[in-house]
Amino acid sequence: MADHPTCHRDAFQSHFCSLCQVRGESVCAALSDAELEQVAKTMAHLPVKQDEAVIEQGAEVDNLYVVVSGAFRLVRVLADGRRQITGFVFPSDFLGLVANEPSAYSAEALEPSLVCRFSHAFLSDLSQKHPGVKDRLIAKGQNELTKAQHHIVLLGKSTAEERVLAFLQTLSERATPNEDGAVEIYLPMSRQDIADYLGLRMETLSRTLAALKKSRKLSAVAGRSVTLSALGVEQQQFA
Amino acid sequence: MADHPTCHRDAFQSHFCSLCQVRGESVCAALSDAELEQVAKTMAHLPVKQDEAVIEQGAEVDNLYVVVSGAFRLVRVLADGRRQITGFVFPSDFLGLVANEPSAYSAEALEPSLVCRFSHAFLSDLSQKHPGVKDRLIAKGQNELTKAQHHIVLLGKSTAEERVLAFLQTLSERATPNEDGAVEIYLPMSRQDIADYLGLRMETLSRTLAALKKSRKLSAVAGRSVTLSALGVEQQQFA
DNA sequence: CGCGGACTTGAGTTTCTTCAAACACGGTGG
DNA sequence: CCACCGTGTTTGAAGAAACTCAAGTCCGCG
Repeated sequence: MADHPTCHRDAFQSHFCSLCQVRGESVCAALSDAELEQVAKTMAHLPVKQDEAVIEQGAEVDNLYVVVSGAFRLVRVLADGRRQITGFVFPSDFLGLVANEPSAYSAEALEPSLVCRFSHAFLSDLSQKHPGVKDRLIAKGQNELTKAQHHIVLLGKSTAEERVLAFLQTLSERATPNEDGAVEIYLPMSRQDIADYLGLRMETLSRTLAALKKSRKLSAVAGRSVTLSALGVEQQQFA
Repeated sequence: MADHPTCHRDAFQSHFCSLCQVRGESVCAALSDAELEQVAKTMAHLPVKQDEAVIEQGAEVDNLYVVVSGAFRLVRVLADGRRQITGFVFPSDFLGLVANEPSAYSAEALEPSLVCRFSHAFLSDLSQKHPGVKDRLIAKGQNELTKAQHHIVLLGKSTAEERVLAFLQTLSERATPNEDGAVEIYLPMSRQDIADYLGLRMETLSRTLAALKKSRKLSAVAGRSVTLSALGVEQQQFA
């Protein structure tokens, strides 16, 4: 559980964009090697401490961050103090895509993470010369929208069990099944984070996980690691 | 209730883009008068019958529609037959912004409506010449994302009353308060549509409306017209 | 070894849901 | 003109699910 393997592996090779793990999926994909070298001079993989925010709710967003390693939560605090988590963000995803607006949420690191920072000013220059960059940003934006809609569908489900399973399934797409077909999922976020994402109380989440374990839909629940059973849950495709 | 004033007013002047009600907020805003005349030759305000879909779930999206009058619901049907409504769409909003993808939802008219259709092929040509058009599409996309996040926050709220009030308040932003400060809201959608949007049963919605009436937070509930009380609900701003 | 935070479990209450029946309204046909 | 029907909506009563508050457990860390 501690010392998770996918974290920080590239912490020391990261100053060379050409070696960047997520390059192929970020804005950089639209650049040639020569241009990349230019970019590399101003770029660096920035370390972010756990619970540190790279975007603050209510503040202007003037940088775009590409997550290189680690994970983030998007938190919105309501007037009465309740939290709603509107998303989790993983490597190759972007933070702060929407420029020059007071942010509706904060983006906080779930664990020590690495990000790559681009100022929006720089990006708009870049996208003048390279239309591909703008298209890339549009594509990521549409991806964001798709994820938000998934979240809406998830929250529309009435029972806690459905919501939890749907959540675990989307996470499982990032993981690789082991030899018996079960999928172990590492959860970088706390139970409270998950509960705030699912619109449930933490206690309900805990009970639901216990119930899923008992009904064998989950073969293990151990702190921040859960494993989906092999037979699994039949994928919920739309008609 | 019948014969709602904002519907169809422009049904017959609509072939002239320069007279279009929503022109200032649509893609057309980025075009000059001369270009607009070009566009006008291929464009027309297309009538859409009630319950007709301009976008079908699972089908490719190859047109962008700008809603000129009327209203639409975005419906996603799940494998088990349940519906989730992911949004309502009003004049000057876009339908089918995301191109060339099987759509995650259908867009169905809530009432007889008028839309303006642009093929995505045409739009990408247009945005070659006019970078402003692309920026316009990006802005609208970000707007979509903002709305989706609002919806997520709404669905995160635990009680039916909060959800219903939040829903009515967002609708009330489109309406004008009358002289005593109360806001009458016309609901073009059915109770079932609202319930599917809020993640509630229709019965719960109905009871909640009745309760809000009794507690005087709503001064009237009459079929498809409800009026928010003058003192109203203090706006839920985030901290 | 003991403390503290995160997580789980328990008991009772509130809220939403379910299933069923009543109601309201608009339209149709006698 | 009015009785009738169908759809959409409201109301009722019983049940299930999630919530609240409180106590208990687990685990890492000093």
